Amino acid sequence: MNHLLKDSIAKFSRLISNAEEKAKSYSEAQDLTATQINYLETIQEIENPNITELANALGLKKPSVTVVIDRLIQKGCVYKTHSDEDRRSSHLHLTEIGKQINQRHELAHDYLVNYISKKLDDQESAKLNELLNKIIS
Amino acid sequence: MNHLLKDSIAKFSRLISNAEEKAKSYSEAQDLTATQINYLETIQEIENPNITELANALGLKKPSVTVVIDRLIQKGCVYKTHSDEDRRSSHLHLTEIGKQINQRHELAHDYLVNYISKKLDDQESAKLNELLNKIIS
DNA sequence: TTTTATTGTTAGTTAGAACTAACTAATTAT
DNA sequence: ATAATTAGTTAGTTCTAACTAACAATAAAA
Repeated sequence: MNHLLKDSIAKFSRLISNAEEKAKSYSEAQDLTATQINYLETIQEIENPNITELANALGLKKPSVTVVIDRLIQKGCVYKTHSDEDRRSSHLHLTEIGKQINQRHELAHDYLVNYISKKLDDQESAKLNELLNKIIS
Repeated sequence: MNHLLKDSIAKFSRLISNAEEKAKSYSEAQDLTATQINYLETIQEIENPNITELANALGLKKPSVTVVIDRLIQKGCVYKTHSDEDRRSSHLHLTEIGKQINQRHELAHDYLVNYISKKLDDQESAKLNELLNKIIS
């Protein structure tokens, strides 16, 4: 029983990663590396950090982060605002382009939901939703 | 309804990627880069390719692949065997270490199944399995 | 107020991984 | 038999992204 579930989970997670792979093409069109995309995701996740916070979150040294952020600013994905509390420091924000690139997970999930609703009827989708919620909770 | 499903899928796929993240620590212990792991996965996927086939599968040029494979041989993850049909060519194989590293997806799925079976009872797991199978089919 | 610590940058180094060009050895076609 | 093609390698270049060391500007502690 359990290894049947493992098998379907393996296949399902491959389905998800394929969807993400497909959605990634958009970011590639913007000529971003995997590293740069990871920076964008982290900035969104920890909500407008300064360089120090971002470096800590990524487990990297500050000078490394400074340089990559310069690149992302140059590419129009990120901008800085001066901090009110500390004049040495600035907060990092995503531009609209940066946000759009980050939405690729969302695109992937749209695609998945679409795919699933072709395979399952309404009642089954509702049941799946219920089970997933129970798992996540 | 559908955007509820999207939301639970988003969370579920985050659960999966966290599990994979966790399992990745093993490969990191072996000091492998993301690129190198990707090579190992592709070698397994297309079953003992030669350099040319691997380069095509990865969408890279042959000299690039030669160099990375040298690295992986040096690290004890890959070995070559001479081809019987063509004496210029050799097939790439994973060593036991290489195979183990590739099993990190499997580790992640073990972890997930374990996690899920704590959250769902047997009947619910069976239902989930059924629904996932319907989706995958 | 003077010292110490912190934020972020610049400069310089290193490693990984891609590329092209040029090559050898083996195979296939003429 | 000779020419053309193919498999793989070597050498050399480029880019990204990590690192350390050293610094200026600001803030916090003594």
